[in-house]
Amino acid sequence: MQSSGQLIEHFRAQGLKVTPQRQCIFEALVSSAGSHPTAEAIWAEVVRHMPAVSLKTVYQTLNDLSTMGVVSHLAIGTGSARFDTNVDRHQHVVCTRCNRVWDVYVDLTEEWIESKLPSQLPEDLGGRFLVSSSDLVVRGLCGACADDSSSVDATV
Amino acid sequence: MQSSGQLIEHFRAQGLKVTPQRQCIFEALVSSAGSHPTAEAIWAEVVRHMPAVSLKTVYQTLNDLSTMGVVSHLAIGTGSARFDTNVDRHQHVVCTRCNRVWDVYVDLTEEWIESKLPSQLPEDLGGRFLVSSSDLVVRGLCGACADDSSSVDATV
DNA sequence: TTTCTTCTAACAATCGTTGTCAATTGGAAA
DNA sequence: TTTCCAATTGACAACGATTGTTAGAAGAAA
Repeated sequence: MQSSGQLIEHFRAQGLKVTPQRQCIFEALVSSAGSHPTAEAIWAEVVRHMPAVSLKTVYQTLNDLSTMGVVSHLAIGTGSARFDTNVDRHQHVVCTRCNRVWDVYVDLTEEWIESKLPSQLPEDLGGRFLVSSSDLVVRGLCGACADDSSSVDATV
Repeated sequence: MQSSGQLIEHFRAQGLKVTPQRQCIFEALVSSAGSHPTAEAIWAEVVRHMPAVSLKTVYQTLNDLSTMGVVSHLAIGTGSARFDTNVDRHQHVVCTRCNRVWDVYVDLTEEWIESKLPSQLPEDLGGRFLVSSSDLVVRGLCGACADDSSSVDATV
């Protein structure tokens, strides 16, 4: 994750304006690094400092950052998209109870995956496929939720 | 994938009624096996035979099947959910140009993944995570689209 | 057939996200 | 510093995908 100052440079370099709203969004992003926030979560944080900022502006800025490759856009199952300030090659672990997300580094290279494909793809592809990205999402129950689950289940 | 008759049995076994609408949805599912249809695609097929069936009924039936574990519900990036009649452990390859989806069998066992996690998960999980499922989505360009891409790009 | 329960279809609502557009504002050039 | 214009903003509504609500229709069991 970059600092807020680096994000400002990125925007300037693209000829985009650095408005107070955007700076506030940058701050919210930097302070939430690692938590994989939704656009709405970022917005909630931004609004604490600038109540007039619209959710649309947050989406727009996050999409701009995503286009620049500075944050990545996660589609983890259903629900809102989440934004990840970690743009290194990595995978995600999602707890299906508390919905928290963690980054993990499983040794899954693009080349390894690509080497597995040709023999399996149907003929109309000529057995060829040019891999550009791959997402591994591991779902399950985190330790904390596993500890809670018996009591939670009992009280429901 | 099961036959239409097997789906009927599943429904009966759950105490659910087997209506003409549902039978028609089963037929559409069976005939589309392998194409990872969206709910709307199924609906389009169903409506050819029974114009009065609503999209809601299709969603409901697909969700019922999904709950029974007879079809699986794919969240492949943005856009509509897709339903997969293949419920064996497998992964997906998606062409980002034509949006087609293929099943592949990459040797990625749950145990292998789980063995990679403990050392990476933060302390508040106690380093524990109980994996229940994992989805690998590989994105890129299929052979057919790679062949087309130059001419397509040229004409746009 | 009767009765009971489930299912259907129309409709509207919901959620997450994006388009429209007039008014505002950043920031480079003068 | 002032000026100017393109970029940005926020209010609002629209959008696509999916689900809730409802009254009426149609299965299934007796």
